[in-house]
Amino acid sequence: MPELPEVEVTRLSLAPHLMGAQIQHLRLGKPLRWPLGTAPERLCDLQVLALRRRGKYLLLDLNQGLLLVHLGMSGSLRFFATTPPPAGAHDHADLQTDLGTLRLHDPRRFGALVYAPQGERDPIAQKLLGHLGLEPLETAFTPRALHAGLQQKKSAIKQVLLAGAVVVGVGNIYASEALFLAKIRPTTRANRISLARATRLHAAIQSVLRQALAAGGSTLRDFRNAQGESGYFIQHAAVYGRAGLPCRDCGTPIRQLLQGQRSSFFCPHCQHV
DNA sequence: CACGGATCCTGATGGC
DNA sequence: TGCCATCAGGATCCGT
Repeated sequence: MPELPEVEVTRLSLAPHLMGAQIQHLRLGKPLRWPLGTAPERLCDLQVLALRRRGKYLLLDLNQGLLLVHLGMSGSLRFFATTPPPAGAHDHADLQTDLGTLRLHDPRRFGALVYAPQGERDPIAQKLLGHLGLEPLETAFTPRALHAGLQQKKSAIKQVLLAGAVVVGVGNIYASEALFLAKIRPTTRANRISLARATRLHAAIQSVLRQALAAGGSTLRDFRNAQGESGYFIQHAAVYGRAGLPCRDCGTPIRQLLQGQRSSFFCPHCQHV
C-alpha cells in the first residue's frame, strides 16, 4: 500500500496530533515483522519531539530514543483524539498518549514498530536505515547523483529503483509510472542508462511522487490518511495495472512482466531499451 | 560481494 | 456456493 507519498501524507496528517504528545501506554497485538526491541512499558512517559520520514520509514523522535514505524504492504496509521473504537483483528498496535491514540492497522503484518533507544546511531536503526539511498525530493538527489548511483548497478532499472539503495521511496506503482514518463524500459540494465536518460528519469521520479503527494497518496486498495480519507492518484496511472489496455500516448497495448516476483508495466512502443 | 529468489502474512478476486 | 490458485503498494535474508 504505502510508497513514499503515502507515508509522507501520513506523516503530514499525523504530525500536528503527535507533536509533544506524552506516551502513556503501548498495546501490542499480533507480532509484526520485527519485535519492538524493548518492553512496551519502557516507552511510558517518553515524549514525541518530532515526526520525520526516511524512505518509507516514519521516525518518531522521542526525548529518549527513536520509534521506527514501517507500514509494509498493507499498513496504515490512524489517530484518534478521543477514545478509539475497540481494536479489530488487524489493529496490532495502539500507542496511547495524552493527546490521543495512534493506531497501527496492518492485515498482512509486513509492517514494523521498532524502538531504537540510542536514536539513529542505534544498531537496529543502522540496520534498517543505514544502507538507504538518496531522498528523491531532497536537493542531494540530482540527475548526476542518480546517474552515478545507477552506474554502480547491473540489475534491471526497475529492480534498482525498488531496492532503495540508490534512491528511496519509489515502490512498485511509482517505479512503473516513472519509467514510463522517462521512456525507459523496466528491463534496461541500470549501468547502461546514459546521463541524458538518467536526467529524464530523475525528473520523472520527482514528478510522479510530487503528483501523488499533491493528490493525497494513491488508493489502489485501501490507503487512508490519519483521518481515514483516501487519495485518488491511482486512477490516473499511465501504465500500472493497465495490462492489455491501450497506452494513453500511442494506443499500443500495455504489457506486464514479472521482475523479482513483482509486476512491471510498460508500453513497448513508448519505452525503448 | 553483488545479485536473484524465497519468504513472511492475510484478503480479494477469478476460474472451474 | 465452494474450493483452489493467483496476486497484492515491501524489504530482509540467504544461497550462489
